[in-house]
Amino acid sequence: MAKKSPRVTITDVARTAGVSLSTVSRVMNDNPTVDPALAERVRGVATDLGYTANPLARSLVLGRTQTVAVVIPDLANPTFQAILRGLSRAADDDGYHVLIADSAEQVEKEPTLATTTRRRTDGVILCAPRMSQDELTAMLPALAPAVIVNRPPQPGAPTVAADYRSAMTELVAHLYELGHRRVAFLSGVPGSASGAARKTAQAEARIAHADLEIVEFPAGVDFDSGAQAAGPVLAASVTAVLAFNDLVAMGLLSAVTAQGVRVPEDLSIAGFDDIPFARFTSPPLTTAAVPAAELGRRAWAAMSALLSGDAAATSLVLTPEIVVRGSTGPAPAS
Amino acid sequence: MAKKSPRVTITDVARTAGVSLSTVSRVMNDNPTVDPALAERVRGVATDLGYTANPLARSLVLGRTQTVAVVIPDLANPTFQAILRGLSRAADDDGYHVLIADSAEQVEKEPTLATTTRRRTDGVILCAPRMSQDELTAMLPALAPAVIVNRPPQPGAPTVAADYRSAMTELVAHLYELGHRRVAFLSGVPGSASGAARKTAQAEARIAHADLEIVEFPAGVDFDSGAQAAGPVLAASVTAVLAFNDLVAMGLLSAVTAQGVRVPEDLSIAGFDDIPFARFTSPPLTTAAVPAAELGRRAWAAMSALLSGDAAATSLVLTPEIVVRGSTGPAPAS
DNA sequence: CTGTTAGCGCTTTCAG
DNA sequence: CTGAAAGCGCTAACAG
Repeated sequence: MAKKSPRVTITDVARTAGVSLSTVSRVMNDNPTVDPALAERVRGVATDLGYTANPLARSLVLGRTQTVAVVIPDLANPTFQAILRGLSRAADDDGYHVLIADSAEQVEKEPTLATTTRRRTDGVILCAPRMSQDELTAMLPALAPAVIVNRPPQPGAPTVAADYRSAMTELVAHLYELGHRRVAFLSGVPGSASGAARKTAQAEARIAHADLEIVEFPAGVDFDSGAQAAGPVLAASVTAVLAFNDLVAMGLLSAVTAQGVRVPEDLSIAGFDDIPFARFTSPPLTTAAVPAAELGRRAWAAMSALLSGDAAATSLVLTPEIVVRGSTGPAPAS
Repeated sequence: MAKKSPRVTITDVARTAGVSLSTVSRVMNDNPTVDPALAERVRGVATDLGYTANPLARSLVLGRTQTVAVVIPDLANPTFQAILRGLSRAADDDGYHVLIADSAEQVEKEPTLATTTRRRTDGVILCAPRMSQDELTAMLPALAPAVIVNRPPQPGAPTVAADYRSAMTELVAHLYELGHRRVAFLSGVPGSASGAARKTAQAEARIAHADLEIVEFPAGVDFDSGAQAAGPVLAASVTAVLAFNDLVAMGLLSAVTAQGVRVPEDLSIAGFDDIPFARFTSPPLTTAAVPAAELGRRAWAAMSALLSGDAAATSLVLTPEIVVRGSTGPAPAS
């Protein structure tokens, strides 16, 4: 009825029910030390008045907001979207809310975003933070409780990550078995822990196979970066390429195909992540299936544990499965 | 140094600076009525102590949280992801935070999600809400300020939407010109306003063209729904199909292709939305390009206006452009 | 079992 | 220009 809905407070309920604030508070919090009859009456008044406790006021006094923050490097990246989705739904199931902070690939914004969002929440989940190790360890205490996704185990915070290294090892082995000896790697942005893991795997592979050559091309993490890498890659006379991720692979695939290069007959291309659309390119992409939504779920589980206090700072690793599709094939006879 | 970081409060700053709370507060809020020298000293102490005002406490007294909530039907849907991204970045530019609420396609959760998140924020953006009109108008007052995305103009809340109807009109015209006279429509979930708009356009087209037939098949909104519709669609002897969205189109495309049907020679398929990967199917998808990120940006702009009080409840409509790619072609000579 | 009294950390009149 | 005091809406001892 009221034109300017004046929020009904606990005081209103108390007054119209003829009891004290504490009683109403107790009733609303299902405190059993209240006379059932009285409780019922108060509850009645509360619903009549449409009363719900102001979460802000509760948060202030209780010291918890029932909300966590998630810092994401790029909301346009399907993998991060999947992590966010898994996390958000899991948190929701436990009655928690999620505040998102998209740093839009600007590494320098990460620390600020993390700290400012942390202050309005009960904890923060850092997704594939690209900030330096020093920065990270420096700010971690101020963020606690925090959980970190896709970065190496870290003192001071539980970690949830995919094993990019072993997945890359398998991908390289796959190409090697197909006869590829000279392959390109489109390396993604610097500072990425998963990027480092990929390179480690490649270095190991080169040691294991003296006749294997891997030439690195700097490139970004998105479709356009892949497309732009087409020229250099084609000029490098490799028979296969490992793209930083599926987006890059798709960009490359699209660009080389436009130039008449046949995939995989002339050139094999492998992606990484297995984003939802990796199977729909033509040919469909060979890639490493990173269980992103599951990572998100696990990240929440870790945060939830931290929040409940039963927190042995765990460090969980999920292993991606290689999925071989049409974009990789035998090396062309040279 | 402290093991258990005891948050530094305004009182701490006041005490160690030898001034009153109010002075610190004034300084932190750049209130000019403070002696510059004093202000400088206080500021010094504040930084020394690493003080930042507790946003919760401020929110409680100020009555605003600097946060808005976004209710999304499905975080796995690329279109909603894009809306969220556009919105989130725009809000961030204005110093606002975003709380996400993914209803995971459960319409019945929408009202609760909206109301509960609203209480911890300054406003809520409803994304393509599927709840009934009555429910919507009933809860709108309690949500204000609210803005609604992808639903018809609404008293009580500004609206930002894509013109699904005109886009569908163009899509139908495109198919008609190609000679298609019997086409299928995979209709998506009930309750969707954009779905209704699509149907209106089709009804109008049938009136304009007596020889045009559009047969409707109930289907969902995701890839699998499209794939499952393959059987019925193929049995219906149509020459073209209008999918509810790109996801459905891709599912259908994938399934019929697997059965040896050639697209577009045997069957034309049109999607809707122009999600980022619509161009990478083979053949690439003809579709209507809904400017999702822009919708998100505009939604924030509307919310921002509401928040600043200068709010004529506008109703903005963006018109999708048809993009013709390889998945549609001339109707096969029968 | 219920009411009174302090705060949570901050902003804001209202006096000086 | 600065401080004292009230209060945002709620919870949690602490008394009855």
